[in-house]
This record gives sequence, structure tokens and C-alpha cells, in this order.
Amino acid sequence: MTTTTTAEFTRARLRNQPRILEAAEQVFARHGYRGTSIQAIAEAAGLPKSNVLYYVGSKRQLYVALLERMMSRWNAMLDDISVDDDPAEVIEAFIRSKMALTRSHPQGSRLFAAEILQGAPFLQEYLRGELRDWVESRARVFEQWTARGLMDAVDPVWLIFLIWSATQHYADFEAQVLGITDRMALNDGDYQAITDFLCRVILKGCGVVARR
Amino acid sequence: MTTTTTAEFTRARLRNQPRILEAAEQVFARHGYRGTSIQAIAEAAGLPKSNVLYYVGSKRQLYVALLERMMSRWNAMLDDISVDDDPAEVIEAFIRSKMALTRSHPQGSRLFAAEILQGAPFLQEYLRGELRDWVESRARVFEQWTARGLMDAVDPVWLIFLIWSATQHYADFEAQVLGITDRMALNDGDYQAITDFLCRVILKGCGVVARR
DNA sequence: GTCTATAGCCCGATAGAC
DNA sequence: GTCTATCGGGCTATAGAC
Repeated sequence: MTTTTTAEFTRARLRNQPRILEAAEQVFARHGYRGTSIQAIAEAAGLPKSNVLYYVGSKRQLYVALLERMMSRWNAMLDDISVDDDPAEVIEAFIRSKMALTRSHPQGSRLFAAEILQGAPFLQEYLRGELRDWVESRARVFEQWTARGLMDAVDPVWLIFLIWSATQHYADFEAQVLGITDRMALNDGDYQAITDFLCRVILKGCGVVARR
Repeated sequence: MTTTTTAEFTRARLRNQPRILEAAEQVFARHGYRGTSIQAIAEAAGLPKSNVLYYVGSKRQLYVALLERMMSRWNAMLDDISVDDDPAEVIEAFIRSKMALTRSHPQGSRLFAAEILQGAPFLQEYLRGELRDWVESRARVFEQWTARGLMDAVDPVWLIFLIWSATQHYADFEAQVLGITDRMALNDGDYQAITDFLCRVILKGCGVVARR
């Protein structure tokens, strides 16, 4: 029996698709869109170049799919907040979940960084739409907390950028962090310590008051 | 007289060299080493491709020269400190000079970021040598300040990374910052406000005490 | 110093045998 | 679904006319 069944087709797709996505995320993150070749992705995935194109359609489609996957992980993290929440709890949870994302998906973080470095050609719309709205709605809550004397009068947007930059740094600049600290990798203990450090410094630095 | 004098050769070099370096820094920063073509640099510099290669030798030499130029700007900023200095003054000056570098050389900051994202293939030695030594010597001073009760017990290395990430962010993620804040560019006032914000939050967050 | 031509290679994508 | 062959084009770098 040399006939190939539909089940085998499906199985092949299930086996190869994730491999290709992981390999592609790694290469795009390192070398950007232009600097990445299908050949390099194929080698990293252990497949012939043609098979990669067979599965993903085109280089562009693959890149966009990876960006969308990362943005959906990001969006899944962004729960809503209200003025009546406890600022200390909310900001600490914000820092911790952002850091957890950096820890669990460093490759995706670097892919995003590479896209922004390129001038965000594929993410302009997202940045000026969904993401801007999200930042502004948070900013309004922060301002109300300030008005109620629950935290210092800091610009909420600069605060959000501070949290983003401080957490992403450990994925995006991993090569620098590892070189300077003379490590092979950051472990769970390191991430725990860094997260605690960031929570402490940022909450204290912004004069955030715990409600009770 | 159609003879070309030596003086004219020199003048041509003086005119073209800087143009090429600026153009190359921009393109390498956006697209990384592999993603950059001499053709793209030549177009940005307004010169034929061959002339670019004539002046710079090779793509690799050009890239290395740009990294070295950026590292020398960086090194020029890193003055020495001692335990007897005032922590508040030193850390504030550190944040301000780092932010000034981000402001004056955003392209260079992005070039560095792209190099690190690639896994720092050309800067491994620098990171694990000079830069590591510099960080460790600073860290020792911070620890002594902590021992003397002049600041909280924070890990000095995470603090240095916090300052680096928070300041570089405005160059490296400029596309994101502009998209979210709906600006065409950040002006001097914005930079002033961001710098003040960062000094305030970080000094307060680390419990840094002014000596007098 | 400037610029055209070209060598030699790798690229994304497709056609078509299996 | 897999894989080889190939097309048309862009790449780095150099040779050589001007």
C-alpha cells in the first residue's frame, strides 16, 4: 500500500507547521524581515526550502502570521482595570505579567523589537489603533489614582513605557545581559529576583500607596 | 586644466565619507547586518554603489567602523566614580548623560540594539571584557553606598540595566513611542520631561539619599 | 576619484516528477 | 506531501574605461 491517506497529510502538517513557526520566529527575530532567508528558516527547521514555502505560502505571510501570534499573546495579557482597583496590586500585576511574557516568549519579544526597529512597517495600524487606545484608557485610570492621592503625579504614559522597556530588556538585550553577567542563561531565580526588584523600585518610585 | 589634484581627492573624501557613514548607520540600524545591502546605503547617500565600496572597503568593514564609532561615543560618557561621591548626584548624572546620548545619537543606539538582537556577533568581546569590567566596578561602588545607608539594598546590576533600558527605549522603540503618543517626533520638552520623570522615579525607588 | 560592466553567488517563488 | 530543478532577479565585490 503506497497510497497516502488524508490522515497522514494532516499529521505531516501538524508535525511540520509548529517547527517552521519556531524556526522562523528565531531567525526573523535575529535578522529582521529583509535579513531572513527562507533557506535559513528551512535549515533551522530541518526541512527543504520548498516544503517551508509549501506550508506557509510566502515569506511575507509567514512573517505576518508570527507577528499576529505574538500580538494575540500580548492581548491575552491585557485585562481591564478600573479606578476602584488597588493601584499597588494592579501595577504589580502589570509588571509581573509583562515579565512572565518576556520569560515565556523571549523569541516573540525579539521579533516584535526587530519589527519596531525597522520602523514598524507591518504594525503601524496596530500601534496607532488598538494599542494606543489601550494605553490611553490605562493612563486615564492612573490619573484618577493620582487625583485621589493614591500615587505620585507622574505621567502615566512614561510610566507604561518604563515598565515595558525594563521588562522587555531581558529578552531583547539577552546577549548583552548574559555577556555582562557572565551567565549561559537566566534561570527562574534570576527572573524572580529581577521581577521583585522592578516591582519594588517602580512602586516606591511612583509613591504608590497600597489601599489597606 | 583637467588634471585632478590631490587636494580635490581629499575634498571628495571629506565630502563623501560622512554621508556614507550616516546613511549606512540608518540602514544597518533598521535592517540589521544581513538585511542591509550596499545598494540601499548608496541610494540613501546619493552615490553610486561602487563609490560606496571604494570608500569603505567592504560591507563588513563599514559595519565594524560604525559599531566602533558608537562604542567610542559611549565610552566617552563613562567617567569614573568613587564611594565618596554623592549617590544622588552620580546616579542622576548617569541617567541624564545616557538620555542625552539617546537624544543625540538615536541611530547609533538602534544600530547597537540591532547588533545585540542578532546575538552580538561583532561585540561579544567588548561585552564580556571592557563593558563587564565597567559594570562591575560601578556595582561595587553602589554596594558600598548601600552599606553606608545612602541607598536601599538593590542589586546594582539590575539597576544599571533598568537605567539603560529605560533610556534607550526612546531611540530603539521610537516607532512605537511615536505611534502611541500620536507625535511626529519627540521634541526637547518631551525629552526634558522624560528625563526628569526617570530621575525622580529611579532615585526615589532606590531610596537614594542626597548627602546634604 | 567616478562609474559601467560583469563575475559568481544566493534569493523567493514555482513547475513538475515522484 | 516531498523534493529537485530552475527562472528571474538582487547581492557583494572587482576589473577596467574614463
